[in-house]
Amino acid sequence: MAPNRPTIKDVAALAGVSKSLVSLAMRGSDRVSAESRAAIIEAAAQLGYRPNAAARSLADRRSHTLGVVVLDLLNPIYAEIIDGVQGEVRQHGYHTMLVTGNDNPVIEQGEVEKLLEFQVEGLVLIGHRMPAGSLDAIAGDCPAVVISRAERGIAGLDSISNDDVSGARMAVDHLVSLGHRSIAHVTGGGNEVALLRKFGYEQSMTDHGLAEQIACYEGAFTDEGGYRGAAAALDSDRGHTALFVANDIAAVGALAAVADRALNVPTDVSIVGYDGMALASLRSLSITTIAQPLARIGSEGAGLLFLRIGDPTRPPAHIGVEPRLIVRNSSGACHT
Amino acid sequence: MAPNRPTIKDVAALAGVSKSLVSLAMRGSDRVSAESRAAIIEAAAQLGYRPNAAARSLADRRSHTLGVVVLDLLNPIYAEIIDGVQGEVRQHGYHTMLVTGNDNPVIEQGEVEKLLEFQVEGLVLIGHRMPAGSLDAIAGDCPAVVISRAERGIAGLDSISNDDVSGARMAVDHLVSLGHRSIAHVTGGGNEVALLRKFGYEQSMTDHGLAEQIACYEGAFTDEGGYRGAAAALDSDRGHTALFVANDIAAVGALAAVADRALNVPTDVSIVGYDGMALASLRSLSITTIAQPLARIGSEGAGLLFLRIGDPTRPPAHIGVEPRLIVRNSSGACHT
DNA sequence: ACGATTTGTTGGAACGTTCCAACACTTTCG
DNA sequence: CGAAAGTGTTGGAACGTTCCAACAAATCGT
Repeated sequence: MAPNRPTIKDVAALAGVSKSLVSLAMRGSDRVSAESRAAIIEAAAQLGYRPNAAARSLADRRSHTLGVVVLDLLNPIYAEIIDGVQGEVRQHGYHTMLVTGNDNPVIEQGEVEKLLEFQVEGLVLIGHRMPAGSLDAIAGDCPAVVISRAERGIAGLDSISNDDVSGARMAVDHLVSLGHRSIAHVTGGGNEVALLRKFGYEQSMTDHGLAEQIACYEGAFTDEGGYRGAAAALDSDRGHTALFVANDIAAVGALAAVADRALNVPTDVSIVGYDGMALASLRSLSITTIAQPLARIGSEGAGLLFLRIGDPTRPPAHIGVEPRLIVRNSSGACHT
Repeated sequence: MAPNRPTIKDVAALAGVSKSLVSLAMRGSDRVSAESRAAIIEAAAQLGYRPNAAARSLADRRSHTLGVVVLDLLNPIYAEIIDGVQGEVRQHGYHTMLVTGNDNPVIEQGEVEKLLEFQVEGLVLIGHRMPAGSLDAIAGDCPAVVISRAERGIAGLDSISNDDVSGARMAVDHLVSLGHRSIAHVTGGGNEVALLRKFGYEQSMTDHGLAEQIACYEGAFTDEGGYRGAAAALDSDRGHTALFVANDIAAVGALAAVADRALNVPTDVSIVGYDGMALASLRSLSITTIAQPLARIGSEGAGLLFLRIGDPTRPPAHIGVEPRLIVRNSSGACHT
C-alpha cells in the first residue's frame, strides 16, 4: 500500500546516521551509543520500518528457518507433534515453513525442493513417504530429522520415534493383568509401524504363555479398518474377550463393531488402542490406549535437528521414546 | 555439506554462457536457443544447482509466498480448511508459510510480524484472535483475508465464512420435520459464532410457532461443555426430545451425557451437531450435523486473497457459504 | 604527555538473483 | 539493396541487508 516500504537507508537518513549503524542497532548490538540507538528506534517506529528477511538471509547466508514436511495435516497425531516442534523451534529463535505432502510422494518431493530453494537450514520430516534413495540425497544436502519413524545409518539423518514393540507389549500386559487370555489383535496393515506393533503383541503373548491364543485379524489405521478387523474377530468362534487394536482411530471403529453386535465394552469385550490422540479421551469414547508422548517427540526431534545443525558431521542418532499406558473405560476385568 | 552451493554463475561458467542467459533459461524463456538451453540444463544438473529463493525474492521484489496464520492446529476443522487453502495456493504457483498462534494473541502478533518480514504477499488468517485495531493495521500493510469469521468494512480485508444463522435454522428444521417440538439448544459460549448459531435456533423455533419451547443451556465448543449443557437439558423437567448442540465436539460430549442417563440416541433423544468435521462421521459416533464445506471455504478464501493481490484497491468483500445438513444416526423420529 | 586501547561510527564490498539497455547477427521485404 | 525487425546474448546496475577494514574521538596506563 505504502508507495514503497522503508528500508534501512531511509531509517538511517531520518536518524542522521549511517545504514551500518542502523543495522547494528536493529540487532541490538551494545556498541551503539544510547543517543544513536534512541534516534534510530524513533526513526524506525516513525517510518514503520520492518527488516527484509530475504535481504538478511542473502547477506548472512542463514535463513534462520526450518522446513517442516508433514504427511497429512488431517491426522490429529501429526498436529500434536507439530505443536511440539514449533515450540522448540521458537525457543531457538528460528522460524518454520510448514508444508504438506498430501499423502502424495510427488507433491512431497516438490515441496521439499521448494523448501531447499528457500535455503532452510534444516528439515523435519513427519511421517514421510520418501523412497530411501531421495531421503539419502536430501540428508546429504541439508541436515534433517525423521519423526515417528526409525531410520538408521543414513549419514546426516537423525530420527526419533516411540518404541512400538514395547508399547504393544504394554497393551497385552495390561489386558493379561485384567485376567484376559483370549486376546486378539486387529492389525494396522502392512506398514512398518503396524508390523512392529503386531510383533510386540505376538512376543508378549508368547511371554505370557499364551502363544496358542495368538489371533490376528486384518485391519488398517482407519475407522473402517478397525471395524472390519474387529468384526472378523467377534464373529470368529474363538471367544475373544479383548482386542488390542493397532491405533486409536481403528479402535473407534472397533467400538462400533462391538456395539453392532449388542455387546458391551468393557463388560463383554475390552479394547485397547494405540497413539494417545486427544480424541480417544472424549468421554463417549474413553478408549484405553498406549499413548505416545507426541509433543515431546516433536520437541526432541527438533532438538536433534539443532544439534546436527550445530555439528553437521555428528554420527546419525536415533532416539526411542517410551509410550505409556492410559487406562480408560474401554478395558476392564475379564468376566468369563 | 558441499563446500559451497553452486550459484547461477557457476552454471554459466560451466555451460560457457553468461549468467543472464542462465537466468532466462531457468525461468523457461523462449528467447534462448535450443543449444544454449541444453548446455545450461546439463550444467545445472551436473552441479546440482538450485536457485536461491532469497536472492530471487530480493531481486524481483516478490516472494511468491503467502502467510497462513491458524489459531490452533489441533482443531480438526482448521486442518481441513488449511488443506483447501494449500490446494488453491499451489495452483497459483505460490508457496505457503504456515504458523500457529497457539491460541495466544501475543504469539500470534509476533508470528504475523515475522511473516511480514519475510515479505509474504498476502496473509490468510484462520480463526484469529487479533484485536480489531491490529487487524486494521495489518490489512493496511498487506492484503489479507479472514477465514471462518465475518469481518466487514475493513479496508483491504476480505472474509469468508459459513452462514451460521442459516445453518442453525437447518438443524431446527430437520428436527421439526422429524416431529420434535421440545428442542433444546446447548450453546457454544459467548463467542460470535456461538451467538449466531443461537440466534438462528431462536429464529427458527419462533418461525415454527415453537417460541415457548425455546430453551438454551450453557455449554462450550468442547467435549466437556457439551456434556455439561446436555446434562442440564436432560435433567430439566421440560422433556426435551432433541438437542441442537453448538458444534460437533460438544455434540460428542452430549452423547456421553445421554448415555450416562441410560437413554438412547436417537430413540429417546435426537442430537444434531455443527461443523461437519470428519470425526463426526465415525461409525460409533455417527452424528447428524450441519456441515460447513471446509475445504471449499479454504480454497475460496485463498481465491479472494489472490483477487486482492491482483487489485489491492478493490472494495472489501465477504463471502457467505451455505452449510448443508448431513443426516446420520444421532437423529430420528420423535416418539412421544 | 604520549602511545595503546577502547568506543562509536562509517563507506564500500559482498550475497545471488532479475532486469535493462545495448549489442552483434540474421532475416524480412518494399 | 538498405532500412527495419527479429533473434540470441551480454555486462552491469539494482534489490536490502550484513560484514569488514578503517577511522576519529575519548580514555587509559605509566
